[in-house]
Formats: sequence, C-alpha cells, structure tokens
Amino acid sequence: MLRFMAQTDTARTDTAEELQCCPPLLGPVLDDDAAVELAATLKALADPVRLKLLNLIASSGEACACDLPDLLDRTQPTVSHHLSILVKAGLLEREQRGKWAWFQLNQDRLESVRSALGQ
Amino acid sequence: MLRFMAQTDTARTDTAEELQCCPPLLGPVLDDDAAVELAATLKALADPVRLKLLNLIASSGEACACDLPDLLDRTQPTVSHHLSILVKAGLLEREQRGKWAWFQLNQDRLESVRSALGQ
DNA sequence: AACTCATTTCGATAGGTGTCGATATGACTA
DNA sequence: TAGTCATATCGACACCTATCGAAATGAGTT
Repeated sequence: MLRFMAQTDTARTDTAEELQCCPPLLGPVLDDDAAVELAATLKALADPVRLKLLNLIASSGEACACDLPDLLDRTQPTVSHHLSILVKAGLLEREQRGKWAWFQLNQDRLESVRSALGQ
Repeated sequence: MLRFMAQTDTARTDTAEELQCCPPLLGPVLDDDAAVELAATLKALADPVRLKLLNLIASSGEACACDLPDLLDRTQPTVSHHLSILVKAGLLEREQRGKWAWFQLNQDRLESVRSALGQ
C-alpha cells in the first residue's frame, strides 16, 4: 500500500538541462536539437506503465518504490527500470530514506513539457 | 518550399475516439485503458521528425506533403510514414487537393493532450 | 563481519520502430 | 487509353525497448 506523508518540498535543484528543455512546439522554428530534446522527454512519458507511475506518485504526493510492483502488476526489476527512465528524464525525483527509495513528481518539469505543447 | 494559403477551417469532425482521449494524468485515478490511450498519443508525438512536421505545419497553417521531404531531409516514404502516424493519432488532418496531399494541425487534439498533462 | 532485505544491474528474448530502395496505387493530363 | 507525377505500401535492415529471472549492489541490523 501507498504511504501518505507530508510533502517535503525540497529546495528545487533545477539542472541546466531542465532549464533549456522543451521550446514551444507551436513557435516559429523548432531546430533539430530542440526537437530531439523534446522528443526524448515525450518518449519517457509515452508508456502506460510510466504514466500510471506518475499518476500514482502525483496523487499520493510521493511513493515508496517498495509498493509499486504490486500496484502496477509488474516485477520489481521492471518497475525499477521505468522509475530510472523517469528520473533520467527529470520527471521524477528520487530520495533514499533508509533502505527505501521514495519518489516525487517534478512538477516544474512536467509543466515545461506541457507548455511546449501549447500556446 | 511551403505554400501559404488561407486556412480552410473545415467543420470540426471530432471522432468519438477524440472525445474520450486523454484523461488527466494528475487526476485521482488513471485506469489501464486510459493509460494505454494517452501513451499511444504521446508516442506519436515522441519523435523528432514528427515534432518538426507538426511545427512546420503549425507555423505555416498547412503544408503540402510534396515539400516536406526536402524540409526534413528524409526520403518521401519516410515522411509519408510519419505523416500517417500523426493522422492516425488524430494530430493531423489530411486533405487531398488534386494530386497533392495537404495537412493541417488538429489543434483540439493537441490541446487535449496538453491538458492531460496539467491541471 | 555476517545477515537481511530493498533496489539496481545483467543477460536474454520477443516485439516494436525509423529508415531506405523498390514497387504499387491513385489522380490528373494529353 | 497511355503517360506523368504525387503519395502510399512493401520488404528488409539495424536499432531500440519492455519484460523477466538471476545475480550484484547497497543500506541497515545483529
């Protein structure tokens, strides 16, 4: 089961990569590098298991990796694989607490993808 | 070169599929079917060539398929492949004019993906 | 140091995907 | 009815990816 805890709201650690992420799709020009960058982030989103992961983590505020295999009906290595893809894409933040790994949504990152798709 | 023409703004032909597309990622529950559906649309977006296609078509209002291979530096079969993926995903609308195929952005569809990613 | 348990990494496999050249289809033209 | 040209489909290839079981790593405990 998911544990519900106070959101720790850690200091934002925006990477340089995150800041230059996701120029607007509907803008005048989308150069090759920008297209590759945005496509990479969208690719991280474009999987049902990863969408469910984000949805679960978002709706609980945070989640322990230990609970996720059962919730997603996938093996633990498979869930770990998907989590690592989301972390690498900057969509999740990972925090070690004792022997458990906890994950939170990086809302800024998701918002920057979202705004790349609209006006 | 891209041709610039008056936007024909055809009557919206929203499919049933489009209407039930893209429930909110940040909502309370994302069931399996919804996750698969949203992932499929995101997958159509998650390619640099297709992003550049959408960007080109959006910024010109519409585009003739005949111009796109040169603009994207891809062969005609490859561009045709990507266009068909975008049309199947509902992100582009295709219109035959004489021997040429013209494409427009389905802005509603893109907006529904966008809103699935945010509040 | 040895043990336990959570998580990651490894190796393998089945299936998906971007790309192209070649060919087929489809729409106009003579 | 041919002929021409735009577009789609086919077949093949290299590469990527989701998944799992097995093994390695890492953190805390005794």
